[in-house]
Amino acid sequence: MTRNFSDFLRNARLNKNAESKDFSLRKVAARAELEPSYLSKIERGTEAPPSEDKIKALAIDLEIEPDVLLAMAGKVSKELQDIIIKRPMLFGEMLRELKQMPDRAILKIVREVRDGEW
Amino acid sequence: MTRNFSDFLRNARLNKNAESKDFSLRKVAARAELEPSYLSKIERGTEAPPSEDKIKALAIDLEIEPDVLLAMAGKVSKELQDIIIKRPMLFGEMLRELKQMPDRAILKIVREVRDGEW
DNA sequence: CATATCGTGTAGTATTTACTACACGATATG
DNA sequence: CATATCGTGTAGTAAATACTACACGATATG
Repeated sequence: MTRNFSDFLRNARLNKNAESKDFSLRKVAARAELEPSYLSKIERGTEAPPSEDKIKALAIDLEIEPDVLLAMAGKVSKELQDIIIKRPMLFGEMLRELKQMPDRAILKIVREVRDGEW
Repeated sequence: MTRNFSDFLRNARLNKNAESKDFSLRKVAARAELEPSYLSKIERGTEAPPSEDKIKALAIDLEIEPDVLLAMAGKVSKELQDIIIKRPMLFGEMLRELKQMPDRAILKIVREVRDGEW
């Protein structure tokens, strides 16, 4: 179920380690502040993905988009949740509306908003 | 901290009970399938808000928007989270972009998207 | 070849989440 | 005025979450 997360994490780390050898399990674990044995289990899917903070630390260390790694762990960051929580009707409706839309339509909206076309 | 949630819930129930007297704490608790003493504590802010499922059941019973009641409990429904989790980059970027926008601008976008203007 | 680093196995634990069960005195109802 | 319903107090608990600590044999390094 979290195979996605664990496999992706292990692959990402191994790829980085192939380049610079600064990405042994122990070194990454140390930088993200968790026990090597814990990270080992997480990478093999024996343990559930860690907390949001640890996932973010791992993502930054491995140069992965935090939102993406969190999503693979089945999570949405507290930051994004808080945006919704402030205007639940508005964003609830919007998300349900955009759910079925293709990426490009949503991207267009993001672009329009960013360029101030409204 | 969850004063918002508890007060809102109690008020909503008392208002409904004033009309029809089918909204005693015990009756609402029974319909939402939780112990009266538990709901009592929740309404007084002694206990944290219950699980998503119970909050939704309460919202439906009391005719409150589930997203809104969940938000007051500091939660985002698993349904909405799953929409984000399927396309985390896209919706992450979008939410951060829309965060600072006024309601009316967002509503306009939702309307445009709904009417197929892209 | 000593030692440093590697990934992993076992065995826990503290905290949070999400509740139930039961009993009580107060109030309302028939 | 008996009894039904009310809200609430006390005392738990099962399961999930999020980890740590330590030890081990294998492999790499100087």
